[in-house]
Amino acid sequence: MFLSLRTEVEAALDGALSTLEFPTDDLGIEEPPEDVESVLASSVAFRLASEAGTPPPQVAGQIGDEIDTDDLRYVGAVETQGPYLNFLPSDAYLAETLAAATDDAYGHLTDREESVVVEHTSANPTGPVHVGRARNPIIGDAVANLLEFAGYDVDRHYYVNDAGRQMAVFTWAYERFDEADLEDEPERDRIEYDLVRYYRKGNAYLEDASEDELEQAEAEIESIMQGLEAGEEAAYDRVSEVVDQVLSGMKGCLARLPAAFDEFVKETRFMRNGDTDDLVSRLKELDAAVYEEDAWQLELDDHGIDKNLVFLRSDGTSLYATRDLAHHEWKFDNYDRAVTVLGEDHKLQARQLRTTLELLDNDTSGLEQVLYSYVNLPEGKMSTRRGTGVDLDDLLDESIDRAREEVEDRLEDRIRDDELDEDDVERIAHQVGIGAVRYDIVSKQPTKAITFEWDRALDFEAQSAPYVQYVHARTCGILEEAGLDPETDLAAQEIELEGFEADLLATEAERDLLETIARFPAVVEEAADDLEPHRIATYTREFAEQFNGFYRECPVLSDEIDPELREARLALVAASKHTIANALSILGVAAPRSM
RNA sequence: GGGCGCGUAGCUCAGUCUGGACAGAGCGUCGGACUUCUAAUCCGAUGGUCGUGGGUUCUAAUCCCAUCGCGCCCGCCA
Repeated sequence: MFLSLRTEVEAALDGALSTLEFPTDDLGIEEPPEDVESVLASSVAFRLASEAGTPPPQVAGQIGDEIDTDDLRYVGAVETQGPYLNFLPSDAYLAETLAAATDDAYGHLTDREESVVVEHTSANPTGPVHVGRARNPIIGDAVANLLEFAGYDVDRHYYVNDAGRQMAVFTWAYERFDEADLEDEPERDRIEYDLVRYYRKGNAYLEDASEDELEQAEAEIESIMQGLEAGEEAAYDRVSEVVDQVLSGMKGCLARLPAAFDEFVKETRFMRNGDTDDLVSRLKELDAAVYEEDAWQLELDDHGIDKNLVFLRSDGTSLYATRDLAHHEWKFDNYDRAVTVLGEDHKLQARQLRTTLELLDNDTSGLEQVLYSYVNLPEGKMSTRRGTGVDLDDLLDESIDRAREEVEDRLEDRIRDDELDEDDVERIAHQVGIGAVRYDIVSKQPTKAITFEWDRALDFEAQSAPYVQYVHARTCGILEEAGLDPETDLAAQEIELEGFEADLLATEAERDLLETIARFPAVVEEAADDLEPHRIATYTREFAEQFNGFYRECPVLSDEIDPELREARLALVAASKHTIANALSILGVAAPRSM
């Protein structure tokens, strides 16, 4: 409804300015500060003052007089406050918002008939997922949810780097060493924790090896890479044995978030189907292509990139970047847009990728990156190879444990007589524990650096997931108490919707809450346009504050409440429930019915 | 050295793209509110040279230039 109101305000303002023969290129529409009653405001009078030869407040008055609110549906009144024009909501605005938001799909935007592939995580299958890259699945999943919510047809892809040198090293190490060669026990009973030990052992061996040993090992590693390049089934099978096992374990970890994928796209796919060879020959034909020091490269200086892009090694094998080019052309063939969630350390590669795709005559306007900065430890970087870092599994376990303690501590103080059993405690511990980790990460701008500290990551205080989740639990509590099912559209239940009279919801708290609910679809649209899920998190916080204000001021089920008002307020609670549940679903944070 | 990003209250962050109404939250500190739809809540107080210096503008945290600090990148790795 906010979007409709904004359109209406734009049209009204445009009309008034035209009538007064003012320019209409900048309407100066903005959202007013919190203590101002209006939904939208305009500061256009500032800009017109010198042209009109009158002070801004008088210009604002003139414009305000030109707008007849009888012609407007959602604007109830136009008021001036000094130089500002304020647009106040009509009863219809509030009533229609309430009606729209009692639908459990509230906030979903209309289908855009546009497909988008969101590639995220794509961590090399070398071992357990650690916290250093945990931002990727959390942001990526939220971006995918957000786009889906905003009406796009979304596929989620994990691009599997199964053809790189790292995997050749891993495969060699897996075949070369036995359990007896390994010093440590697996840190956890899941396959990637078992196998990563071979990878670490292999890397350690290569570091300390004698010249002969090194030569022998390198020959073996090289043969695996050549085998892959030549499309040999045997080489592919050897690598796959490692990749598929490690990946299955990593999937298990990511599923805890939960982050799920429609497809795991292996880069070997683009070697086996000939796309990479084809691409290499096309690259060689480019003006920018040079053959230097036995390797084929692309000079991108003309495009503002100093670093050459090597696309064929001197030994004739392709590189990650080469295969990724084929991968992206495949994406362009199958999707309208391609969004990739990447660590900021891949920024230069992303530029090279885009530029090269353009040189190959691709339209890259649908290619977008979401960049985030890595999570580091106070003592430095996390590394799978060296085994430094905090495993995501451990972070989630710890968070769930702390959440469980919280739930148990609060059990005795509960006023509500809903007798949580052990399953409930466990359910809440998971919802809150995992939700807190996700919310903490998704609510910040991805470009901000994060240094991982346990206490900070596991802070359950306000402005974190439980604060927002609690609001959801409160809405459910009220609806259940009234005999309604929180999960279902209010329209489908035993309640008289015709009773919605917006003027029944007359208190400031009710109107503020309704106005906040009204903004939700606009927040979804803007966040989706800019690929910024953290805006949804900011919104959930604002929403929670508004709801808590309403909760404090406006009893719903009390005996003193008039039945009609009770129904209107119940509708408002249901609208709140759907709004916050849907906002949380975009963030991938669970919405508990009770906690 | 070059390129990119970040710098807002003691701490963690919104706000910056699209300049406007006294710069907002939370944590912390101090003081209050549970016979009431769940107090993981709420109310009040405290706290800010928006890194620094210039510029543009009626108006700058926001735009431009310079500068400092921190991070990332500058592999025939991924």
